[in-house]
Amino acid sequence: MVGNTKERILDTTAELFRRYGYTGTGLKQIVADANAPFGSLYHHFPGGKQQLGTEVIRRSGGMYFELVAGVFDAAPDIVAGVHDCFAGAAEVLRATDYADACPIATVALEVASTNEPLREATAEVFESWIRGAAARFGAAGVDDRTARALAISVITMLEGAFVLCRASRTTEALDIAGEAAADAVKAALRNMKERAST
Amino acid sequence: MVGNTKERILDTTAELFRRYGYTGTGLKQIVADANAPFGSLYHHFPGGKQQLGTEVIRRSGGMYFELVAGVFDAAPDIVAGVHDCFAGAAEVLRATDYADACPIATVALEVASTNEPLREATAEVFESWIRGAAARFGAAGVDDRTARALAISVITMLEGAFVLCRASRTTEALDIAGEAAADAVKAALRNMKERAST
DNA sequence: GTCTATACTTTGATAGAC
DNA sequence: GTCTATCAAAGTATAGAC
Repeated sequence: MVGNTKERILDTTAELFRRYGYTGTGLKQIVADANAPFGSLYHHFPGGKQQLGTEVIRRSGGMYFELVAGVFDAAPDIVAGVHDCFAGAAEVLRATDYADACPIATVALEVASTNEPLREATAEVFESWIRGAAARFGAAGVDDRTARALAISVITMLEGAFVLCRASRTTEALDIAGEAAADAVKAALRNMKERAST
Repeated sequence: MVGNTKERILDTTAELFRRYGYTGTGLKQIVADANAPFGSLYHHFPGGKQQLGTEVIRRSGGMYFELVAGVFDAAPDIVAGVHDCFAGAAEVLRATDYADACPIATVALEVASTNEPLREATAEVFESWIRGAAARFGAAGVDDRTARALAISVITMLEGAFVLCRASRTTEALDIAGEAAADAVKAALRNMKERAST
């Protein structure tokens, strides 16, 4: 019950979207969980569910970006950072009974073929994550093209592992993908140094 | 309009689930698209939407398994097979306006925290894919533990790439993940041969 | 087995008092 | 800005004639 009404609605919606998706989350459930009157929802979001959805997607995407950035900053190097991201995601997944994985993946798949404004919002979030990860790899000395490919590979593995882990209620895929992702980054750094020394 | 009523309902539901997900697909839309009377749905699936859902998940999972098996069988070797799977998936995605990706991923994320029987069905499908892929890697000489990890890595990359590609309406992630997956398999085969020669 | 009609619930959305 | 009452449509499910 922290924050004003609008923020409570945004936070509650983000949590419900992550677990139940866009069509699976009703506006009535949102206002009930947020302890907000129904009218307030349409006062703050006159565009209805779609406007609320886009704002939540962008907000969740930004918050997750900052969360991951914090993990990277706390890690000794970029390889450890990648590894810690997957390990942290696995820990959260276990702690939340395999409910809290990617904040926007479920919505992204649901709206990809049904709601163009929402689809664009999810695409922009993923692109921002790719650029953020690529910038870190670039800062470690990897060339731009390889850095982007590496960023896409790592995010792809994280998203795919979330699907398998939530379905299986195990963290096996995240554990394996985390090792594979860290290995891929390590190999890219090794290749870069080898080329620099020739 | 091929097949009997039950098969038409199953095929139609599979296509709708793949594009719009479980909660996003209504029973009325299913019978309308399948040219089936509403009563027939509950005649063939007395368990309602949940029973229809589980049957469609298992059926779609099995059909996709066979599709992928065909790609592998047609490829000269297992590395090419992996590459061709990603390339074929990218082609289908482009041809269907980025609608037809994984037949069960959207449903898997939607039901993971809301419907236990459906969640189990998706988990069993993914596990069957993992075992199928691991068996192929094992047949190529990779040890069991590595073969399973490799299978999970490849399927994880495919699923994650589907999320990014449907959101972005590009095949960039599938292209990059396809290369990365093929490289991972190639590396595992190389490691195996090196150990065998020592 | 096929098909129509309908019951009941929940959905997103709106109106209007306060 | 807050809150309640209500709408029309869509959701799942059932009953019963043929």
